[in-house]
Amino acid sequence: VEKSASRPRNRRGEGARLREEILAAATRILEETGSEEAVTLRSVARDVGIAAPSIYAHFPDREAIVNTVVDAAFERLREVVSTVRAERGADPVAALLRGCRAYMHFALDRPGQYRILFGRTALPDVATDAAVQRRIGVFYALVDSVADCVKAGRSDSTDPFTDATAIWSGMHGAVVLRIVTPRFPWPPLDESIDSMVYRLARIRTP
Amino acid sequence: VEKSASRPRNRRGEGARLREEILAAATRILEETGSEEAVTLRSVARDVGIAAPSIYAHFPDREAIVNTVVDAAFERLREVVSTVRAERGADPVAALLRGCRAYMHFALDRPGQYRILFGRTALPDVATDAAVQRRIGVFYALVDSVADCVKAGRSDSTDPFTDATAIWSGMHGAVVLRIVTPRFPWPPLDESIDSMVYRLARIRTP
DNA sequence: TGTACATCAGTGAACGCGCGTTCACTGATGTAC
DNA sequence: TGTACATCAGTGAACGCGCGTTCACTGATGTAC
Repeated sequence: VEKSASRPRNRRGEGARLREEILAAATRILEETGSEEAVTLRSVARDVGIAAPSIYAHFPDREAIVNTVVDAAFERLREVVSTVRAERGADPVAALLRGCRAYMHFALDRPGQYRILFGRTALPDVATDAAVQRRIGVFYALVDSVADCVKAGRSDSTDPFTDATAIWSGMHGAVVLRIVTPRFPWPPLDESIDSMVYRLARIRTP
Repeated sequence: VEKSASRPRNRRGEGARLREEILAAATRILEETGSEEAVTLRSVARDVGIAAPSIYAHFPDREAIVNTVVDAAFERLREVVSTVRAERGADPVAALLRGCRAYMHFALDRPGQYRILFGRTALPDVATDAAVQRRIGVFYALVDSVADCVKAGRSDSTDPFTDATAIWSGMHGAVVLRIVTPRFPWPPLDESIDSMVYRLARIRTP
């Protein structure tokens, strides 16, 4: 990551703009490297075109930058999935499939970021409640979506929560393996999603 | 990781023992931290109780240590799954389930290692053919196992390869999410595996 | 309208740290004679 | 049986690097008078 040629200093009262530039640079680095460790104060500063200590006016430390980027990415994921699920007709099976496709496309469009969303702070004693809550938000929309199918008589699920964990696992695994093993002859994405979700959500076949 | 109190120098002709100690230390660090970056020449040396440059007698560089550990772990995974699949009776559905359970238990018994097996060298242009081959070895046993069920008339799969990718994705996702989000109220493991594999392998229900 | 000054938006040098790697070395031990 | 010596299994000091963070600072700009 090269240092930008020259960056004009923000005008008085507009110093907060730098905060946005820092977040954009950190997001870019995260996406390009797929590595949280690559987001260093110095690499971000180089990317923005500032001196490293200038970051301290906007973030208390390195970790705060990454946390802010990750929170924003989770919020975007939540919004994309819930928007897509709500749009158009009332067919609950179609809504479930739209939500699942949106989830997987979101992930595969920004693989570097997605891996960090669900890959960091791995070991048992490190995961915080807040991290769990962020991850679970989208999951509950999935449980609701399966439950909608049951209510409409389209699914034989007797336990939408458990079936939703299976769907979530299937989507996550498919996304991660595709990211990490791109040379593998993966079947076409959308067909795979639909076929997997139909079976795991116990959608009735006529 | 503390430095061992005192380590007796190997006897003449037994210097190769240090190689094994280095690999054991690297494996331990990988498992405890779940992070490839934590395996540094100095951290390994501290763990073994030697000076860092002593490692150069056995490995050309840092990466070679990690590669050796990862290769060994893939070999163990391959062996565990294939052994378990072959043992006992000729029921192909039972064999498939045994193999899948063995895979997931292997992963959850050593979460730090498993994450690195399938998590490293992420971005498209970095993954080598060799890395892909290692990852695919176990997968082909899975394809065979599904095909065995079809041959015995126990599965309705018309495409064991594609169905096996779904099972692999489901297992990988379930393992990784359980590792990374341990506070989530996961359903019991073995029931989840069986239920997911039954549906994704299209096992016939009477 | 001019000007002193407070504030804002940063900078540059320096610190101590852990890292990979190089280098010249040391001291025990087995072996040739 | 004794001893010189080659070899083996390492060691300790040092290098340059990028890192997070601290510190005193600078220079443009808006504002009070």
